[in-house]
Amino acid sequence: MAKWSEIEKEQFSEVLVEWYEREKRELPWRENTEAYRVWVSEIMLQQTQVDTVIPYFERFMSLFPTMKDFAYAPEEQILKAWEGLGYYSRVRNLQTAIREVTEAYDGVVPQSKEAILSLKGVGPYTAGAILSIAYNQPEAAVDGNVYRVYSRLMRIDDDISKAKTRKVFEQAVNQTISQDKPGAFNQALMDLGATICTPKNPKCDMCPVQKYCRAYAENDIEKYPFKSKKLKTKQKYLVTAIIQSNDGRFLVQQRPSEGLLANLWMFPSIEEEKPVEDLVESYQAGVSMPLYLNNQSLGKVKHVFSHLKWDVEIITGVMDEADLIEGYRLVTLEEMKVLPFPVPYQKVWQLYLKTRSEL
DNA sequence: AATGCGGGGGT
DNA sequence: ACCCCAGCATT
Repeated sequence: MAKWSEIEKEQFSEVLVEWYEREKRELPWRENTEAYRVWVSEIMLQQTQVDTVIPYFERFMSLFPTMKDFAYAPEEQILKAWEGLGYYSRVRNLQTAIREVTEAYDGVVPQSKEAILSLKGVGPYTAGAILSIAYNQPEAAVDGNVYRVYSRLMRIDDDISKAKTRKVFEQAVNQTISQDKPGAFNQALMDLGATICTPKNPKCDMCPVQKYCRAYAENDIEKYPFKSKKLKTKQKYLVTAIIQSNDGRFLVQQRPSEGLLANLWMFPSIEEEKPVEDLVESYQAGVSMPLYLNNQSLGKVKHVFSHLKWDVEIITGVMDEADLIEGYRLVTLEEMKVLPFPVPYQKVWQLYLKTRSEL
């Protein structure tokens, strides 16, 4: 790591914080630094961009203004509030953690690093963010922005996809973090990474800390951060069906409580490793209720996850409500609206509605 | 240390 | 297509 003098570290910190106070983005979670709000925003922002989070954060805070409102809300409601945001274990872990705060910490988000790190869903980044922003403690909060900014500032060439690299960056931040305004300092790094020190085409001309940047000086910004590539995603083939009972309700099913899209709802589906030849035969074999299926695909939907791809064929059918078995539900349109559906099944539903409206 | 876990945006 | 995003839990 490049050597920085004490003077330089201090100046860097001051310049960065001054830039932040002048140019910071106005974001809903920056209206005040109540720990609960900071916490909710940081969980939502994990692996999720600011523009995506804004409407979710506002809806969440109006649904659950205090920890008390959220702590014991039904799972269906908290998943519905998270619907479309992804990484659904975040919201379940958040509720587990907020119950813990309610019951073991008298409703006050703990201020010690050890205690806050012990909360479900709060890792090194989130702990540092909450402690610095809400409680003014000089703790590093190392995320993707910090990897990028500091790898360039100090020409750190450790592979950021390796777990142990985080400590290298924590030390780098700890050398420079503002002692009197750590929250502003950490948020300045986020804003800098998001708006100036971007992954592609960084705006070095606009950078408030350009003169401290070793990579800029060496003209090799594009080398940083160094990251080894990951393998490509697996392809899976699904068949799903929109099935109506005699009274016009729709057949739905809750997903298992663990794994992908845990506890969310779907239209009953089968999953195969290879493209499905006979849609109706394979589907009927996978769903043990008597169904009357149309032997024709309604259409296809594709969906990409971080680690796999779905190719979903959609068929339609009808059933007798008397044949309903354990684990499935028949719901009206109104009842369906309350249930959390992951995006791939929202796409399926939209295609169904579109096709039906064209008849 | 490696893998599973969503979904959208930018190039 | 590919990469990235205010990461964490589990194995």
